[in-house]
Amino acid sequence: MAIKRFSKQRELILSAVMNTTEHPTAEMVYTRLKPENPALSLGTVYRNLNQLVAEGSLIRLPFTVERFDATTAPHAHFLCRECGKVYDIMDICYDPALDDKAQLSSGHVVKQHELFFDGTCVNCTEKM
Amino acid sequence: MAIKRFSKQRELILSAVMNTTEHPTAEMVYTRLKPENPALSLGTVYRNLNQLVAEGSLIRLPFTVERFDATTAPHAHFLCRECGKVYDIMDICYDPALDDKAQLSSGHVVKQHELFFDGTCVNCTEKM
DNA sequence: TCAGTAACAGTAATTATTACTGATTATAAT
DNA sequence: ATTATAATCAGTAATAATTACTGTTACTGA
Ligand SMILES: [Mn+2]
Ligand SMILES: [Mn+2]
Ligand SMILES: [Zn+2]
Ligand SMILES: [Zn+2]
Repeated sequence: MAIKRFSKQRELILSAVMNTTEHPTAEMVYTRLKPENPALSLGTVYRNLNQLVAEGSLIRLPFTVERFDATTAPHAHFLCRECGKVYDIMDICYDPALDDKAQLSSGHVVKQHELFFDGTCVNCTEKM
Repeated sequence: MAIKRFSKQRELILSAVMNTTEHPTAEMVYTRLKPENPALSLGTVYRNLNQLVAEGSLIRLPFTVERFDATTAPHAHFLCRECGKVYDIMDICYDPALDDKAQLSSGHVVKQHELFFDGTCVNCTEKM
């Protein structure tokens, strides 16, 4: 529904997610943008992140606190249990055969999958 | 730390998760048990679910609302975007080679991974 | 130029989860 | 058995994440 108008804030929010690799939360986006955009509201960040996901410009990563990603092509992720950082795993390419296999064996209509690794990241490993 | 004592409530909560396939949230466990255990408190459910995860009797699935699973061996899951139900995908077996590959290419210490499918479940498909 | 409405900032409300508090109760040593 | 200790409880308050509401601002198209 609802025709979408241009919005300075939405542009800001989208580019903030596009210009980082940290898979930010709504709060992180807000904190990043607030100093240079003092009028920006946290509600606006949430609202626009949801719109950007709805239109396909971002994806939503279902960690227990939601994170957002401007790399909309399917790819794997790694969560460091020590520091909480989220990294892309680029060298494991998306395998559509898994979706077919899951669909065949379960009977559900499988649209896609996400692959989440976890452990301890390089940074945290060095600090030990 | 703290020595663990027997607790009727913890037994209840563990068996509730063990006797269902629905990967319940804390709230679902509470709602299920409350009628026959009117004195049960929601805080008790949260506290014991966390303990049971800590001791390895349950696993925690990091959806945006946390879910719990008594099948602690690694296995894949399917989320229906229509009805929100979570199903096990049993016929895609856990592939430890993926962890090795991710670790080699990223440099992170990879402990494990989770594979989340999503789409529309059989039940919801039939209703269309 | 102005009526209609998308989007905004600010704030209230809702949900999910954890922390606190004083009362119970499992356990183990008397 | 009695009692001492502290784990656990129920109930509730607090915190954190997210969404909804409200009055105002600012595009847009007739
Ligand atoms: Mn990513
Ligand atoms: Mn499962
Ligand atoms: Zn780390
Ligand atoms: Zn369904």
